[in-house]
Amino acid sequence: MVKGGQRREVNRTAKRAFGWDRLRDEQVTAIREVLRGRDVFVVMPTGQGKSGIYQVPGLLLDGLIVVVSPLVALQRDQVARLREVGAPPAYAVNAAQSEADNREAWEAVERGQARYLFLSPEQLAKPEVVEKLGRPALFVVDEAHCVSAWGHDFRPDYLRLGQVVESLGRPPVLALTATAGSAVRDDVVAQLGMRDPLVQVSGFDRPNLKLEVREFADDDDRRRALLSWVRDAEGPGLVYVATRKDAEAYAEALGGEPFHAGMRASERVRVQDAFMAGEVDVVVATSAFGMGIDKKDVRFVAHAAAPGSLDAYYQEIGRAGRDGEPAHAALFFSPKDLGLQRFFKARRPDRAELATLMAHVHGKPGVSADEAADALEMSRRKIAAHVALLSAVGALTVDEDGLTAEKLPKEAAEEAVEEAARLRRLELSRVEVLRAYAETRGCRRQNLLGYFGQSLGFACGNCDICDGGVDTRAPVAEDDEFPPESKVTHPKWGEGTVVRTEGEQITVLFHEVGYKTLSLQVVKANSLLDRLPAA
DNA sequence: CGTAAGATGCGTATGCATCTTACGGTGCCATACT
Repeated sequence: MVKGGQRREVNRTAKRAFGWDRLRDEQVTAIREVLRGRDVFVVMPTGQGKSGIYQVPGLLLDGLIVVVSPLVALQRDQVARLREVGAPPAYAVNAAQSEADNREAWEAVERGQARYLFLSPEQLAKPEVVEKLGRPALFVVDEAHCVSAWGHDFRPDYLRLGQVVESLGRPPVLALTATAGSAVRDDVVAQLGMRDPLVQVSGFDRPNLKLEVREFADDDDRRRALLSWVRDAEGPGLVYVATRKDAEAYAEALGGEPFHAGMRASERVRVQDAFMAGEVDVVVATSAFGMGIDKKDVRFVAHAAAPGSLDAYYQEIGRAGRDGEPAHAALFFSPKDLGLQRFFKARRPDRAELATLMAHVHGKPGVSADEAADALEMSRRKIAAHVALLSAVGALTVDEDGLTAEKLPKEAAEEAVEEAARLRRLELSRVEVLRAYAETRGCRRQNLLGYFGQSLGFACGNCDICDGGVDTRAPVAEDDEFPPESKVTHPKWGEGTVVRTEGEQITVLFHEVGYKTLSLQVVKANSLLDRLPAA
């Protein structure tokens, strides 16, 4: 429990500095633990004051608060907001702003005058940057799901943050996100090296979102159905597509604006601003659109193609109905979409390259990742991904002095390839979880929330399945023998964690093979799952 | 992984089957130019 005195102090500070009348209990608890020096992981819907959890400590802690943020645009917004409310000095350092601004920020840090500093993980991958930070009071990772979603390949510097925290003298780590199922949470905690964190998950349910799925075998049928659905829908709304080409084509057909990473930056800003201002009714976007967008009155999110996981899907539909008024989340699903998502997740590391890197480090202990990249003529990004994989299997250690080989090249490459295969199996199984959502015959909301570890005791009454006549008053029992989060073993798939039971089916996340859904009847008849004592 | 567009082969139709190839998402940062 929060002590009355401290609660009052936190609340008073929040009111005086930011004009907030009252903090939510979740915010106060998280802030209190942060102030005590504990690592904290907060999963909280957008718009409920996640940022406050690091902003308020800025007034109560003595020292620098480093905030890792994935997008320069978010850094800019956060700095602007803090300056607007007259909070202690906030700065950002990145390649998108002028050198003069960066110099000013560093000077403020040096003089101890900066209180908040916003950086990308790529900045923190540079030793000279880490050195300039000294001993921060708090290390914040905003949009922390990015560690797991992007760290393993797209932005490998995310996986180096654990080492950065070490180098900074282990300040308390605060991870914040709006979306993270248990697999993502566990991954983030492990990658950041968080110790005994308080994991605080606020309710995921968004009861005002009507969930619908329509399945199509034929692409033209789907296209026609989506276009007519969107034309009839009340805006403003978002249409998510899988490719840039589709973003252009659907935008054209709907008289909306496309948004994807292939567009000029100025054009993207124009579209986003126009949408925020209500001047554009429909934006047709790839997954590039949305992070940091907090428009309250989005009435629908339609998917013209399935995304690669329920995490991504939930993140994207979560942008609808933030004002609490009724809103629609409609997935126009085709099993064909899954092939594209599998392709996106299919990257396999080159065994020979891994061995070459290990051999190089053996010959040059203490070499930096960048030096290795130059010497071996591999991209910095590729080296970073290889280093992350090799350290995950204990073949390399990374510290301020550079890389150290802990295993022989051949063995290291072998183990890294196997680890990559395991990650790939997990990723591919997440695509299957999305398919299971699309094809379920049970309540969609139960399926969705179950994936995030929350059980809804009743059918929701606000999805297409419930509309079709599921008795919304009928309680849905959890299985006594295998409740969510319980640890189990399977003779072939090894150890896993129960995600949920849904009707006659049980979904388990196995360490080695990812998500698997089994028939409870078969499981029980053949004693396929053994319950393990809680860790 | 899977689709679509283009190329080839057959063998002499201006087509049709089969094969080959290209393509597909997310953002930092640094560097080379205007």
